[in-house]
Amino acid sequence: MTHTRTRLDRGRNALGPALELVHTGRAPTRAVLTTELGVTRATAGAVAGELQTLGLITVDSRPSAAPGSQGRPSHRLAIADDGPVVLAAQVHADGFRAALVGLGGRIAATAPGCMTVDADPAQVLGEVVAAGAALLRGSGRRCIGAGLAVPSAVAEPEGTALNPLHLAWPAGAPVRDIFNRCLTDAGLAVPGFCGNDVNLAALAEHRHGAGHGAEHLLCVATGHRGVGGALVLDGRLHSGSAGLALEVGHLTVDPQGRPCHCGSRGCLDVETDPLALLEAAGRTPDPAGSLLDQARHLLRTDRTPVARAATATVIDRLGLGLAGLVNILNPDRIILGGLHRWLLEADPARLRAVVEERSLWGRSGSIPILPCTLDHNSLVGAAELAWQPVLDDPLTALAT
Amino acid sequence: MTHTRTRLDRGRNALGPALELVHTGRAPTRAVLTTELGVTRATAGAVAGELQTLGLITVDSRPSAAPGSQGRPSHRLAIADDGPVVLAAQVHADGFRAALVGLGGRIAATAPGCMTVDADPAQVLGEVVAAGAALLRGSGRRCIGAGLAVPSAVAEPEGTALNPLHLAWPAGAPVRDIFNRCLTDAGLAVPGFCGNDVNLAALAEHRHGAGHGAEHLLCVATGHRGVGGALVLDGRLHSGSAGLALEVGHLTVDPQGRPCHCGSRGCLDVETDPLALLEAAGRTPDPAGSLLDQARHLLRTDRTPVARAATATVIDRLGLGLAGLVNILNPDRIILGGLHRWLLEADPARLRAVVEERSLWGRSGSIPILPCTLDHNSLVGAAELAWQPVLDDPLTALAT
DNA sequence: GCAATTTGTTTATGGGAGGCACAAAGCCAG
DNA sequence: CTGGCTTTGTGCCTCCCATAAACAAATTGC
Repeated sequence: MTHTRTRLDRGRNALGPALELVHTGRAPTRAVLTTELGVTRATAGAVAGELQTLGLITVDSRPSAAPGSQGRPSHRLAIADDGPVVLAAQVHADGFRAALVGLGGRIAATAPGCMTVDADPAQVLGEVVAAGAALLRGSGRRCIGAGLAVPSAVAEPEGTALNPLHLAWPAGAPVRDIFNRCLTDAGLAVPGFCGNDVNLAALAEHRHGAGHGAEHLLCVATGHRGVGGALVLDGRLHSGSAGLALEVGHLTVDPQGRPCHCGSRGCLDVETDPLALLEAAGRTPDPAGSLLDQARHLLRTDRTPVARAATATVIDRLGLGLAGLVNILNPDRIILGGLHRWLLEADPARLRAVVEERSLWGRSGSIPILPCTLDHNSLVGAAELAWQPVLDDPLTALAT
Repeated sequence: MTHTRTRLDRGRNALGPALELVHTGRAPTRAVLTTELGVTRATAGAVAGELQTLGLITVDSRPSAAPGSQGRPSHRLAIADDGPVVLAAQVHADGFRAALVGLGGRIAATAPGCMTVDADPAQVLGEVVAAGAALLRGSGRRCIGAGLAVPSAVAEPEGTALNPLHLAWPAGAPVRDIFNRCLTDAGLAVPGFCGNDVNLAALAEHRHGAGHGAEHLLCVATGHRGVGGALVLDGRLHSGSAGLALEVGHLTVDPQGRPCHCGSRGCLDVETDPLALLEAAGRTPDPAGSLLDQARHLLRTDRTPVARAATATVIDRLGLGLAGLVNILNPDRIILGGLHRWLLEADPARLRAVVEERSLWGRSGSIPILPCTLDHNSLVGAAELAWQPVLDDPLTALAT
């Protein structure tokens, strides 16, 4: 009996990888998809067709001829503008931000929110989800998952916040479970995931930002207080066996430095944060305002010798910490966020020189050190978490 | 037309993973193979049959009934005793060792060799390969590859020794190319690979020794001089973007410590090596003998207060270094080799206490710290390198 | 207009794994 | 000893999914 095949009798296994290529901007056309996937044109065509019928990508009808190239021009593949979204959120010491994020790291809508300092996880996440649900109602788009970035190491696979030092949350709070409960309470029957904010920022930068194409990406960032690190190896986030990897805040960068709450002295955490910079410059920080903004203002505007000396000192400390990490991890690219990004931009040559000088075997001179490039990278990273099931297997993830 | 299929119309893709399971001792029977591979019994049977006809494994004819289990007993799968071997070798400051190693990390034959202190790479590797070729003639087994462990970081993909500090070799020596030239000169038309000795020891311990089953394995070892580290993530060696990862010798463990050739002070390298222990105990090391042996002798036999105090001091330094690595890498198991292994065995409680106390967030208390268990683990690791193509795709690797 | 080049699609073919029935080989109960 | 019960191993069929190959389409260059 002849067996009529309607559609997609091929390309089923390549569906996930293909979507990931379009998602990360590495497959602008079906021809590129063919070579990147290592399949035939027939398969690539079938895959693209299926992704299109799933409403995830679009193929433009008018092919655009690339100048200087011969042959038939390619149709361009792009993320669908009206495709599904995920709910992404970031919680930090000063408040939270909720957003709808489509494939390709595209933020479709965003809303900030504040919270009381001593709010417990259930309260905060309830508000977060409420804000997200409001955005969702306004957009009319389908939501297929939710992701949350928190300023704490997150244990895998439990999904608990191990050290939420900058929030009034108990250590070990079952954040993912609470998040999922809030989601179902709000009528959103989608799976929720959560992760550390710096880890997720690194993931986002790797897929859509300055980390694109790096094989061993190291990301270090300060937020309002505290330093976080993350490592992306071969496209996968390495968060250690318990989610506690790259807790780099307590590398010693000055043995005679100021005491740290960890019991040691001169930790990266207390020597390269906004407060350290302001104090080194002799400023008395205004407790009402954001320390990060004050430090950034200093870096951008203050050209006095004392400010420059303070900047140089903090840059040297940061360089020392980065060099230690380079010796242990040997990354091929480093991305800095938060205050570290502003420090890099204040004097890139100095930071690179310190890292090169203090890291061994001379190779590190060629390691690029770059500022992060995405707005809200933790938010986009949280969205990546929620998109992951779709990237792994679009058919089953969207089957519901 | 009906199409008669002779053999292996299935299981081709699972061949490599299946061999790896038998190789690492995780698939004693076809039934286990079925569950571990996640395929049907039919496929697992076909795979085992094909591996058998390739001469890699054996299936015993008399099934052994496991006591206390019901059902039909399984036939046991085992590495074939007369299968192919690889030539493995390790070079260190005092000489070298060549061996033939079968699947499963089984050393079939081994031969030590000495070398002049100032010999260049071509001389040394020429002798190494000659010794291996002699073993091979004596065994009558087929050789399908060669692996070399060197006490230096090895750059990937160039295969050059970046810092062979303990050999009289130039930095950047193209060790893999030289090794391959020696192999072809000796009439062995097999591919040669090389890697860092501690990295390879970690790989071997992960596959056949104390690291079995760990997902995030950290390995730290001293040899005669110098400290090396290695990390095995999800079964794959992580050696960094340029082969320079885990160069942990220059972590600072005592800011007021002795000067190190790297320019800093109190590095792990100089504070936890045999010389440091002997000096701390007030011994004058005998330059004629092996420092490692003298240090080991001290740890095993000397119960005087000064020896105990020296041991405690060095253990504390080691613990500090390990704690730093735990904070950055969050491994789920730590394996120690060389002098560090003897330090662990001299006072396991003290070392574990220091690591626990100095690592953050308390989780590390549960990280097992174990001595390495394989004899010649670097050698076995070098063999793993040579076996890798076979484990990846047995059919093409053995096609020649 | 025609060759050359690259892209996309249709159709036929085939590799390789799953499903299922059955056989085999041990326990255990009677 | 014999007939269930359980687990392991194998033969046969089916079907998913990818390749191969031929054809069609859209552009550049001559």
